[in-house]
Amino acid sequence: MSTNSKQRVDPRITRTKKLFKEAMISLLQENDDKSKVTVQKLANRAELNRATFYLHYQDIEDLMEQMVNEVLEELSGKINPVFGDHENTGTLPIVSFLEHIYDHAVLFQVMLENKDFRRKLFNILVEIISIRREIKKGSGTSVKVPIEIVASSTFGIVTWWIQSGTPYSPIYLADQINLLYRKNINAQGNTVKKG
Amino acid sequence: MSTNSKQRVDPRITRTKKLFKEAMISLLQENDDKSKVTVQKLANRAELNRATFYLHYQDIEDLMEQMVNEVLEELSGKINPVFGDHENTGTLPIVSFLEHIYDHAVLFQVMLENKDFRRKLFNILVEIISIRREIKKGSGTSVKVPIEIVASSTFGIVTWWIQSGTPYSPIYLADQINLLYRKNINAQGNTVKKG
DNA sequence: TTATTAATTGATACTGTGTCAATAAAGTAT
DNA sequence: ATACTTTATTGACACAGTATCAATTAATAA
Repeated sequence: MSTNSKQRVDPRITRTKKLFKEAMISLLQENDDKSKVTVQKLANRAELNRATFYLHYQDIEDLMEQMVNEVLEELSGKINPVFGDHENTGTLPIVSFLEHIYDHAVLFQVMLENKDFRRKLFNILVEIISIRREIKKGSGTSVKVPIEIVASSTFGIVTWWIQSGTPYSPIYLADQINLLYRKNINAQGNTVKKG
Repeated sequence: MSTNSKQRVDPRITRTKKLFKEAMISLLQENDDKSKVTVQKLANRAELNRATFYLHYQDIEDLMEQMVNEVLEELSGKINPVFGDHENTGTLPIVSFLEHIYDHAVLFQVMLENKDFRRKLFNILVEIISIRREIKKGSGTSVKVPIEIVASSTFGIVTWWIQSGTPYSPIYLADQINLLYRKNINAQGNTVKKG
């Protein structure tokens, strides 16, 4: 590689960006007064100067975009390695997906306000489902419903689950989703009901 | 009644409110430059004075709230009368629901940006589904999946359908939704496949 | 220690908010 | 048609937030 992948970054930058991101999450949680997030408020909450914000971000959209990408890259990182070996570990990608969200429930709840986040989360789900369908294709199970229907309905369930404060366990939710699509096995791989 | 339900309203008010609502929809459609809607822009688009806006609305939130309620009251009006006689007409509430959205696709597409609108649309779906379940309860069909799962997955599908520009017909979509929940009849009431 | 880089400060021009009093225009009623 | 009432416009106001400076202070890296 021509560039060092771990260029040392000034710790002040790391600190400042982290503080602004935490401030953003903190402000987004205050849905009570429909708190419009402003650079002023972010700077106050982060206990940094307003001008400092502009040293790192173009505007609030820019900060939000970076946060969205970081959150979803971490999620994808948890899913993708599993694609190859989920037959070994017995953990379905959808379960890894739900477990990661479950472990970062507050973060995902506030991020769901962002349209771009929702779009990208949907795309990750489409990926998970299409890979699953690819595997199932050879196994004789006929696919009846268009993938957009399956993906969007799953997305609806997951969105509801996050917004409701993740009331079910990831395993239970995965089972319910599978039940919905007549996959009569539970998330652990055990047969629930004969077809 | 003590009050006349049709108090005559100054035509200038009707006209002004209509112009502001149209201006709002017009601005919301311009997602290209992430157009933040401002009172300034609304007044320009409506070809009215900025101060006039404040004669009718507290702020932009207030305008949006009124629009959301009007749109969804009209939708509810199309659904509710059907509850009683859908066995006569053969039209399921979910089909009336989808048909109304289909006929006002652009309006619903822009309104979906609003969180309150999404919440209320979801609640209408919950109502439709719970009434349907009430009917099915006596017919021996066992209900396997929690209603929140059914409602949120349906909401996901409908949301996707609206955002994608309503690519399927209401009847086809209703069929797909029913297929998903193992209701083996199509929206016209014909048997599609034996259980 | 000494460059170097980041953060703060105070200033700036700009856009948008929400409200007002005064005036013009449109609708209602006789 | 006239007088009365309500709505809309205009220009002004104080205020809050944006995005960008140049100059200064503080922290980091060599």
